[in-house]
Amino acid sequence: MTESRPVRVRFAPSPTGMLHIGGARTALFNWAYARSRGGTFLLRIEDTDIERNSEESLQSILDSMRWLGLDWDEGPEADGNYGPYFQSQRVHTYQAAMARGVEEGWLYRCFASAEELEVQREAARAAKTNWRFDPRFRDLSKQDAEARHAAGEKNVLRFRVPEGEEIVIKDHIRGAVAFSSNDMEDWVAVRPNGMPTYNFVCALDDSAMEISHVIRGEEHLVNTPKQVLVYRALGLAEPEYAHVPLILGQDGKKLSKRTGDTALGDYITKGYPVDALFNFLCLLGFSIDDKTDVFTREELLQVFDLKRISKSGAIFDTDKLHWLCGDWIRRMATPSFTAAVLPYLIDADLVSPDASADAELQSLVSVFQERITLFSELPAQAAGMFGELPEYDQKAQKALQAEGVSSVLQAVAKAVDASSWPMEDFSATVKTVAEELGLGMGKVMKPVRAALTGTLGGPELADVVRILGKKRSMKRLQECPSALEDSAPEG
RNA sequence: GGUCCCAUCGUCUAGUCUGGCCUAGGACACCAGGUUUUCAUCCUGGCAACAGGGGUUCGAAUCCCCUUGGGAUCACCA
Repeated sequence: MTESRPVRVRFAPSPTGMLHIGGARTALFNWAYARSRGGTFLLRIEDTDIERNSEESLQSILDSMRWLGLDWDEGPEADGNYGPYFQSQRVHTYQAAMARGVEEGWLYRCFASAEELEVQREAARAAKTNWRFDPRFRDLSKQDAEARHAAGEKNVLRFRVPEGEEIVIKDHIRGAVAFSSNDMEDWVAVRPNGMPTYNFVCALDDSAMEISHVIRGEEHLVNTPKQVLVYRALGLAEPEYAHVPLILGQDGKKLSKRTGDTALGDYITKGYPVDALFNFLCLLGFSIDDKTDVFTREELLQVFDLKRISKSGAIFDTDKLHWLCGDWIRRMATPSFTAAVLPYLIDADLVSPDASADAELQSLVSVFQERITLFSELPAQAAGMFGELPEYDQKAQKALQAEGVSSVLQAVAKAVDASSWPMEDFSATVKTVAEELGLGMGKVMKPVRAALTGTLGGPELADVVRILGKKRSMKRLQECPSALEDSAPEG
């Protein structure tokens, strides 16, 4: 296990959709490994599926990576010495290996149609046995094969999987995993149009880019022996492997769109704090020790180790994610919290589009900081603090209709009017009023809160009054529906 | 069905490699109290797991075997 190769890891997405949560975590582990070992993290775009590629997907993947703070040293928009980093631009680099494979015989031409092979596969499965290959072409002489190929007969290049070979993969997470070549099929390495397939190209690229550690999802574990065979055929140095467990949905199956949001982008637009999501992704299949579950990316890099990635799949637990979000929000400094929340306030038309996270807004917003889980929740919570009069919800309306509320509100308004500003102790002022009226605090506070905020929950009233200011506070006390004594009965 | 992977509280996990310190620890969720004029926060306490069966051993969550259960994969997609 004396690995002297410099650490070079890669994340290799295909631009066929948004960045998946699972992909994001894989990228994160790669990044963390590189950053914690002084290695290089590179991005390789696997865009050989021309039909499904899109520039839009590429950009959204890059954006998601940046949002998560996973910066890459080589890749799109970051040149390195191992480019190009788009597989579509690397096609010419595969020619030599393909030619060599045909020459040496570990690639052979297969003239069977995809349809007829599908029939064979089906038959094999029905017979509860494993399909390996159609023997007709495996042993065709090279001369015959080349002749038919030259004559224009459509064919693919299959990898001639050797007989009776043990392929042992040393995986940093799973230990030694053994496969027998006798169970493997002669897989297609090159399509009729000359384009090589994933397993072939992946090995070629990883080798050309001198990838030292392949850290990827567990679903690739069964692909690995095929790739290992390519390294062996070409006499290339194999990378080390680490197959990380899958992220599962509530149903215990691989996280899919059916089980919830699977695109990182969805979490971004919904106002999840980055640090919380980053933290949470780490917690899925990784642990620092027996106690720590809240940590920063710097703290992660201090201790990151592939050995601490667990073997079993992890169910995506939104409860814990939300708890982490709230926790991270509470840890934020007020200015950055305000800045994070500002776009949502603008969106909700509570502040003007050119508003800034100034001191006034900060003091308003800060009283909600410990009461929200997502940035996007702020507008709904804080709406009552904007404008002259709030909207009164059902419970508030009911509270305002209770007996004697009108006189209570007038008395409080009077007391507020009489006090100095800013008020030293709103609570004490209200208490005095309550005593004068011979009422309990609750009886007074409830309608006052309803009048002031339009709802029965929320921040401390002293904060509310301070933020609203004397004028608006009094206006709300004096002009709420019941204070005007003309509110219609509950409908 | 073939191949491969996995198996500790409902969930994420520590402990497994290097058996004893484990009457199995932490966190989320849940329940009960407390703080708070309300809600939230916060604090305290509680509930709750080694899948089953065989071995090995003085001793097993930890090592071995079997069973069971779950998952991944089986494309001329990546």
